[in-house]
Amino acid sequence: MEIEERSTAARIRDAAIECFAIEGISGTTARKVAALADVSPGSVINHFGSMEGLRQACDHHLLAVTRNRKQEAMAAGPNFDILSALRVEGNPHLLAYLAAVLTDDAPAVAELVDLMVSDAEVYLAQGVESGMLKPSSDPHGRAVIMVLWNLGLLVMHHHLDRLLGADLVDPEFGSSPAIAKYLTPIMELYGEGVFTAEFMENARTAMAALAETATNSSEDTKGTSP
Amino acid sequence: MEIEERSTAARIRDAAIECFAIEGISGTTARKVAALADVSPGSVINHFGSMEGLRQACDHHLLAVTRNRKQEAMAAGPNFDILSALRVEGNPHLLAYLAAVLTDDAPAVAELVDLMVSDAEVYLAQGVESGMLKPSSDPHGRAVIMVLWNLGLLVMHHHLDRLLGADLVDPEFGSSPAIAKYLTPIMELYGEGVFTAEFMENARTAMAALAETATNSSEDTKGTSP
DNA sequence: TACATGTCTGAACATACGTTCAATCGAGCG
DNA sequence: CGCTCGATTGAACGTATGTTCAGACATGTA
Repeated sequence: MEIEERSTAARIRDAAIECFAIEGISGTTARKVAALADVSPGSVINHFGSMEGLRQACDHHLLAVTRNRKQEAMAAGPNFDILSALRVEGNPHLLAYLAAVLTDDAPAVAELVDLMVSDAEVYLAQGVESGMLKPSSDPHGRAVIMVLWNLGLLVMHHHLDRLLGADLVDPEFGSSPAIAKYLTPIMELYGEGVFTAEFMENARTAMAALAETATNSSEDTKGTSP
Repeated sequence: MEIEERSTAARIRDAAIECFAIEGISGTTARKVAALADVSPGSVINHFGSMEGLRQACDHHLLAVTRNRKQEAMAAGPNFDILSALRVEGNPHLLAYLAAVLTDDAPAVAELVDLMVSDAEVYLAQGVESGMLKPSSDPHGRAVIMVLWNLGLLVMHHHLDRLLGADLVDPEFGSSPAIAKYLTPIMELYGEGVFTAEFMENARTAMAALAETATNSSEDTKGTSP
C-alpha cells in the first residue's frame, strides 16, 4: 500500500469533483466516486452523510479555493479573467466542475457567483480610476453582465471548442495557441464595441422611450435589441 | 372528456418540454411526463421508443420552431436578439428548455447553436453593410462570441434574475420594465466597449506577441485578459 | 501481547426508474 | 349490430441507485 498524502475524505471529495466534472452532476453515482477514490461505496456516505452532502462539500471546497486565490489575485493587480485563478494547480477538474454546477441553483454556487461579481465591481472601479477602463453609467449592471458573459462561455465550453477550437476547460489553455482565437474577438468587442456611433444615437432615443413606457409591446425594439 | 386540439404525441412532447424545463433534464421521469400529459407511462414510450427518443423529439421540435421563426425574422430585418423569436407564442417553456439543454452536448443542440451562429454571421454582415455595425477583423469569431454570450446569459438566467432582477425566461420579459436593467449595460458594452484607447494600444502589442510565441506561459497576459 | 477505538468494507435493502406486454378501449366499417 | 385493428392502459419486471449496518481491519496504548 502506498503512502497516503491526503486524507480519505479529501481523496473522496476530489474524486467527486472529477466525476461531477466529467460525468455530469446526474451522471455521478456513489459507486463511481468510490471506485475513483479507491474506497467502498459505504465510505463515501460515511464521510459526507449523503450524496447531497458530498455535493455541498465540493461546492464549499470550490468556494474556499476561490476565496484563497482571490487574495493572491488582489495582490497581482486587476485581472478580468475570473477563471484564470482556478486554472492554476490544485484539482485540474475544478473549472469543469464549476461549469457543471453553474446551471443548477445550489446556494453555495450563488454565493460564489455573487463573490465574483462583487470582486469584478472592485476591479472595474480600479480600472476606471487608473484610466484603463471607460466609466459606466451602471457599474453594477456592467459588472454583472461581464461576469455572466465570462461564466456563460465557461458553461458552454463544448460549443466554444467546437466553433472556435478553444477549450476553456483545458488546464493548459492559458498557454495554448488557441487562446488567440478566443481573445481576438473578445478584445475587439471590449475595445471598440459593435455598434457605430450613428446607430447608438438612434438607439439612445429608443432606449429612453423604452425606459418610460416599458409596458408597451416589444415591437419597437425588434431588430435593435442585442 | 374535452375536445382534443392536438395529437397525443404532440401533447406528450409539449409536456416533456415543460417538464425538462422546470424539473431539469435528469429530474424528468417518464411518469412525471405521463402525468402532465394525462396519459399512461407506457404511452410515452410507445410514441417515442424511449426517453432518449423523447429528448431527441423535443430537440428536433425546438430546432424546427427556430427554423420557422428564422424566416419571419429574416423578413423583419436584422435582429440581434436570437431569443426573442422563441419567446413569442407557442410552448411558453421552449426558452427554458433551450436553457436546460444548452449545457449537455446533444447533436441536435449543437446543430441549433451552429444555426444561430451562421444566422448571426449573416445579420452582422448586413449590419456592417448598412452602417449600423463596425466591421470586424474576425467576423466569424465575433459572431461566435456574441451568440454564446447571449446563450450564456440565458443558461444562467437564475443568476441574472437574482443579480439584476431580469428574468430572461419569463414569457413577458420582452414587454417588462425589467428589460431596461438588462439592456442598459449590454447596449453600453456593445456601443462603447470597456477598454480605453490608451489601454487598447498597449494590449495590441501584447496580443501580437501572444499570437507569435503562444507557447510561453500566460504570465504576460495576467491582469489584462478578459 | 492484549485491548480499545475509530475507520473501512461490502453484502443487503428499499426505492425509483425505464421499459415491456397482455388486456382493454374505441372509432371506423361492412 | 358485429368485427377489426390501432391506440392506450397499468400492472409487472429487471436494473441501478442511495443508503444501512454488522463485521473486518488497522492503529495506538499499556
